Amino acid sequence: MATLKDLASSLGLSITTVSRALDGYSDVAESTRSRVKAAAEAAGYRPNAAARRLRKGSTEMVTMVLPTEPGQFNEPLYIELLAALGKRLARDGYDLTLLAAPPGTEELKTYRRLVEGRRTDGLIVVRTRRDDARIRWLLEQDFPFVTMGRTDVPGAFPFVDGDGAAAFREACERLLGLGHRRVALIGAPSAFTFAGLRRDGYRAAMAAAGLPPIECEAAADEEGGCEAALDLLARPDRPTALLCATDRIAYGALRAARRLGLEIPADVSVVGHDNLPASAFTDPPLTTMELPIAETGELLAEMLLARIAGTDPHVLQSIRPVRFVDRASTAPPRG
Amino acid sequence: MATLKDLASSLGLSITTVSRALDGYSDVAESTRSRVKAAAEAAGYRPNAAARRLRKGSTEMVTMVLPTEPGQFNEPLYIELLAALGKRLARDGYDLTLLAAPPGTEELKTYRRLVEGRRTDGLIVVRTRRDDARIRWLLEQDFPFVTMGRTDVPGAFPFVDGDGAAAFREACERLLGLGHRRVALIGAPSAFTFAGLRRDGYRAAMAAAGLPPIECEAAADEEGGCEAALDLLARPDRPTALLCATDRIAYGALRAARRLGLEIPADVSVVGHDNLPASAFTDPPLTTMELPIAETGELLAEMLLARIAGTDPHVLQSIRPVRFVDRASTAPPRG
DNA sequence: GGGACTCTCCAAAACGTTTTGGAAGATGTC
DNA sequence: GACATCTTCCAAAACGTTTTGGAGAGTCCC
Repeated sequence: MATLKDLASSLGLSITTVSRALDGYSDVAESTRSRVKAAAEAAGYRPNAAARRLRKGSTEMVTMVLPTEPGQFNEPLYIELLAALGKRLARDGYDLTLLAAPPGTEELKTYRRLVEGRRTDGLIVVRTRRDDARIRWLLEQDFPFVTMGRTDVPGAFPFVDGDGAAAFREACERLLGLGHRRVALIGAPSAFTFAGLRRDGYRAAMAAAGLPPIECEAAADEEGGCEAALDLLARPDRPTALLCATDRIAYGALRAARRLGLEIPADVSVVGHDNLPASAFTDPPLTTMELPIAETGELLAEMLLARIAGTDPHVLQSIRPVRFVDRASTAPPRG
Repeated sequence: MATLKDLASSLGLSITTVSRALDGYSDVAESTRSRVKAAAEAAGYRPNAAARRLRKGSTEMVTMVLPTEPGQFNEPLYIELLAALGKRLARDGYDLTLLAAPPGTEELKTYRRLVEGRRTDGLIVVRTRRDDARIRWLLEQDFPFVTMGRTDVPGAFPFVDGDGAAAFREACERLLGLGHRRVALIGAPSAFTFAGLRRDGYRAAMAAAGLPPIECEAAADEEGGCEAALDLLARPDRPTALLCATDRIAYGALRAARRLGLEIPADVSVVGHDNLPASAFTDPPLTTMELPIAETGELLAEMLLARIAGTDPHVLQSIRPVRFVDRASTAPPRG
């Protein structure tokens, strides 16, 4: 491909001038600039990314490490998040790179490689935990990153998170408002921050109504949800509503209820969280809630760009309201 | 971070020797090599990616352009594909970068930027069309790429594809074997290669049984499937089985059947293709088939690496058998 | 003891860009 | 005409790596 040198020699100018003309510096005559621009256009000139990166010391890319449990399904949410992130980052000339790593030490090694090898300008950390080794390490390195979800790790960094506590409080209140009294929570593993927040919201609503909480914790997938729901629904005081920490847990709960011959929503109401694409097509369609994901991705991208540019992380933190999606898996309890 | 120069001066060696010691060249004494390696380890040395890329002229990255229709759901399949690709590419020191682009001219512009700016060493093209402008252009540029899915564009390039024709032939035969006679196909838009292949398989099976095909074409999502199924199921000679080009079409078909008060599978059997995560949790669980996606991603990655290394594309083409997943949405027709 | 090898090592060039620190010429001021 | 000030341009350095084309020292063989 054409380089600056080619352009310079064909125009009878120096490399410096060509470079500065294209970059919009004021110390090049307007007539020269237009000549240069025309020549660059004609030659199809594109600056060599590696050269510019080497010189400028920045990579113009941002990375998301995708947690991939072997054999487990991966959240479809991430695709939409990636699309939104990529679109916003492109506007600022950044590329989005993706690395897959199984959670644990392997994941940490991936972060080290990225940060120490200066392979990226910033990171997007997802699936945050209350005690998150990735975040601790990144804070230590003072490396720019943004998280989707909060954590208990002390320190200032940008994040976007849904207001899970408020959402689950309101979701529970809605069920109580329908007349339910025995509302159970199927929580996600408490190592994840979001699990605790949602549980707290649920507890607050139950406490405010003077009702005892009915809780259990499940693996955050269909299998876990199914097991937990089978257990809950077999209790003597069978819950009439199941509030599930995630949609995938709710899918499992739907299956468990059907397996027990229960009608949904007549015998038991089910509520999820995430509004996965499939949730509109379960039977019955799942009542759920969502953090608008395209918006979240855009916000994450903007925060990361700002953080890279040096903005104080304290102003780059946003807890977003969760939107309710009413469908057919909830109703007043029978009788 | 530590650079080669730092290491060299602290060891009293030249940059050349340090570089060659780390790269495993034979012209450095074993004792020197171990000294260098120890020092590199201690200093946490990582080669600067931009510098090495500039020098070697390759980017050590591979890119997938993610087609993102605005407002439309994105196939959850891609997440698993990305995970598999990333894992395999990492083994060869390649990074996987992801760019989101809406299909059409915007997408082509993205490809131009990538290829002309030498921003990537190879591309993974998905969602192939029978006449695919991206593939035509890439072939013209003689740029390394691999596709998931075939196309009618002439020319040699690596691809992986499921044997959709054989799969749909067999799927149809299975339904016929259950006693169905009026098996209908809900196809995907014929611009996509896979749609034609699956349709051909279906037609072959029906022809072999001496039965007239019942076909329609739907948008490849739940909405399209629902509309098409509503139309088919309202016909006087109502089909007793719906063979759907994709799982998402099948979800729509399930919904349509329920809306018409039909029982699945007693009144109508439904079959999909893709085995999306949600398909095990529809009601009833969907009979479908799949191209094992982790395996496919790994194969795609290997082919692309081989193509970049100069292997003849003719030997890098694979049509994989499709695996059947029998669930509860199929049964013999009533009566 | 001289030539041919082998074993280690290294100086310097190259990749293509951005940026520094002027320089040459034109213009304005007194 | 001397001096300062703009305007426009450029040579050279720098980023950190890989690779080329040797050089020097030791060993072996005759």
